[in-house]
Amino acid sequence: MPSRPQKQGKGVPTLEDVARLAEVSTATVSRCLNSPDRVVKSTRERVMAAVDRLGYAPNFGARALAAKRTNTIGAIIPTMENAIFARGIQAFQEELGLHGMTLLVASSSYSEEVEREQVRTLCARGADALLLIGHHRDAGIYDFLDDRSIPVLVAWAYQPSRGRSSIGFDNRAAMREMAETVIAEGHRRLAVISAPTAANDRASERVEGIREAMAAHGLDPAGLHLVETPYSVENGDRAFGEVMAGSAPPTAVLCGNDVLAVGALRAARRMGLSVPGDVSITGFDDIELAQLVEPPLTTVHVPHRDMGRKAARMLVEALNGEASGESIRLDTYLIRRQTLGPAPE
Amino acid sequence: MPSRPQKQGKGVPTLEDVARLAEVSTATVSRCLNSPDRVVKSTRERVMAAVDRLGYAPNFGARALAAKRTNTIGAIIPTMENAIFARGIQAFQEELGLHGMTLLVASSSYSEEVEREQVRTLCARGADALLLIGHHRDAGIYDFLDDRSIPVLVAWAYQPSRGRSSIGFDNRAAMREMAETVIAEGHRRLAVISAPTAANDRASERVEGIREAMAAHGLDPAGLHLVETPYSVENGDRAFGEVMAGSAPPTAVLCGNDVLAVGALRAARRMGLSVPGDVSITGFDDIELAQLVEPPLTTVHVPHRDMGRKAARMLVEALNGEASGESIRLDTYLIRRQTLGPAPE
DNA sequence: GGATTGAGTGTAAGCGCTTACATATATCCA
DNA sequence: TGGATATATGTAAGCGCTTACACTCAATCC
Repeated sequence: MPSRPQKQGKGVPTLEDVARLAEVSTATVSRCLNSPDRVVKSTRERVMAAVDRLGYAPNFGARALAAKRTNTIGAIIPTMENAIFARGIQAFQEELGLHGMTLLVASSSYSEEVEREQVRTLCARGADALLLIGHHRDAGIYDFLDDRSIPVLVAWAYQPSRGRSSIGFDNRAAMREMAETVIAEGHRRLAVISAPTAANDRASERVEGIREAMAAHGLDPAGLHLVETPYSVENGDRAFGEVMAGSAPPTAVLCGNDVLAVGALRAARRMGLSVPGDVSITGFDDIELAQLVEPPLTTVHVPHRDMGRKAARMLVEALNGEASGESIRLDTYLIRRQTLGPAPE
Repeated sequence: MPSRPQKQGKGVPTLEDVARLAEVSTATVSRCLNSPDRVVKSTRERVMAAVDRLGYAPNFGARALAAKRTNTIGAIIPTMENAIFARGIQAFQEELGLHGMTLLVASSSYSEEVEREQVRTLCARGADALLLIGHHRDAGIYDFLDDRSIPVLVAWAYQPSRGRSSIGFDNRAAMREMAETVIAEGHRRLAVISAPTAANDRASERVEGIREAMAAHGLDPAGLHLVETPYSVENGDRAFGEVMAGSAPPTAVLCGNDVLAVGALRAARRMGLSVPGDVSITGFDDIELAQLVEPPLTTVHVPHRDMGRKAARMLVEALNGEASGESIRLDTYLIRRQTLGPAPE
């Protein structure tokens, strides 16, 4: 016997209950709720009183079904545990609220598989538009969305060449700038600790930026020691040990994000290495933590909140048919704190 | 002119489209999707092929409307920006997924007003059950939920006396233990930096725990210097300055959570105070950051992930009618790191 | 004063799905 | 071999809401 739903209760009030109590038709009640000015004041007050008295709350599913619009925007982020997404999404939500829209978040745990699943789920749930992180994903997903005319905005990435409306920053250029700064300090042997790049264009773009900087300054990009590991302090710690193990360890370790960098920093301390005396370490994102560790982290500042806020506006515009379809590029800038110094010797 | 919905597209496929293509009735398609074993294999395969070919995704609203069950559980947390909630919710979601349920998160920004609103929204969206943080809220909210027979689980708090199913820890006892440890180190002048206690029972319970410990050890609870400020590193920093400003500053500052404590630590460093030489500082939560700052923070460890996971199980049970209605108490324990030392002099 | 207008409200047709019930076909036993 | 039983599928009635269209009744205009 299938478990019965618990929630039939006695009387979850419906539109009809309200209508009966207020002695009007359901149409009028509906109008009171959706376009109050189309109903005369006296009636409206009577209806609202009934709504209050019954504790009526419109059934979302029914509403979506009938109106074919949900005022809901879906977002799929890799994880909630990373402060940068948490922060960006928070701002995104706040801005959406200002426009009377609701946010539906899902997280993909960095899995393409799961993300595809989530896209379907959010659409089935009636998301009017979607916010996705990064460009990289199966073309089928975009087709699916296009078929349904669901506007999509790609965030945390800026690659207008992809032909999709996006908002973000140029991951490659930002990291290239960082690498150039590192090289300018005399470092020749570089290593990078990155998130797995296979299905993460932001991560791979960042690595690419380092390679470009090396090539531009006469270093062989092939000499870049690359370690890939999922974002976490623990992993950053471990990866750092790995990277420093060889006979000619790097003098600078660039990390794909701050979380990894903090782990690397911890490992360095445990190994008795001075930072930046013996080895320089850099991060990416400029999360709060970056300035709280000792020594504070040299990193790339990314305007997460700003991105979230603007993303919300773009999506709302798209929904209102004011779609520009364009991409917005946000500026990042390098923040020099204390983990980057001149190369030793 | 009201903005037209964008998503009519050409052909968002419906159950009927699938049925037509597979040459069966809509009932059969529905059964294929919901209880596949009630359909013979050959038919099922034909239907599934049609589903694939059309890229069909069931309309959630319609389904909820017809089935009166959504397999969705709602959660309202104060904010996503605090790692403890992010982590607990992540575990909560993972566990729900194992049971075929989906999570709908909303955040209240620590506002009662917003929370009430979110409760309605989540219910309207068809949440079968709700996870709420802390006990404190308007009784009307509980009534609303009870009317609809929507099971509620209170998390991050354990107060069986409240007569609601809850999972969490005893905030008061945990903080009392911390205060006792501090007092045992010889501290007599204590201060506490807490989140605003008015609408936050976890915060007020923690403060109460300190008062109890003081009273039990012959200190006047009225002598406790209390500063309330929202959770953030910045605020912790500022509050610390405030607390230390008097002529007889405290020798130990207990903070309502780790984020505030980290701020306090930063302020202390800037003020040239040695921790714990001149002043001891303690936190609460044991977030990752606690062990990354210098010196690492003495704090109370809270099993956030475990709480999230168990909370999911409890709610699923409640939905299956196996409700025990009881409360689960999780253990916290004090972690002594380096910010607590003996009182100076 | 009768026709015209428009504001306020009601009527009723779905939206896409689930599911109780009806029907059709296959299986079994006496 | 006939009827009972089990299995597979179809039929159709809603679920709670929105909205096009129809209607009513004053106010307004020649």
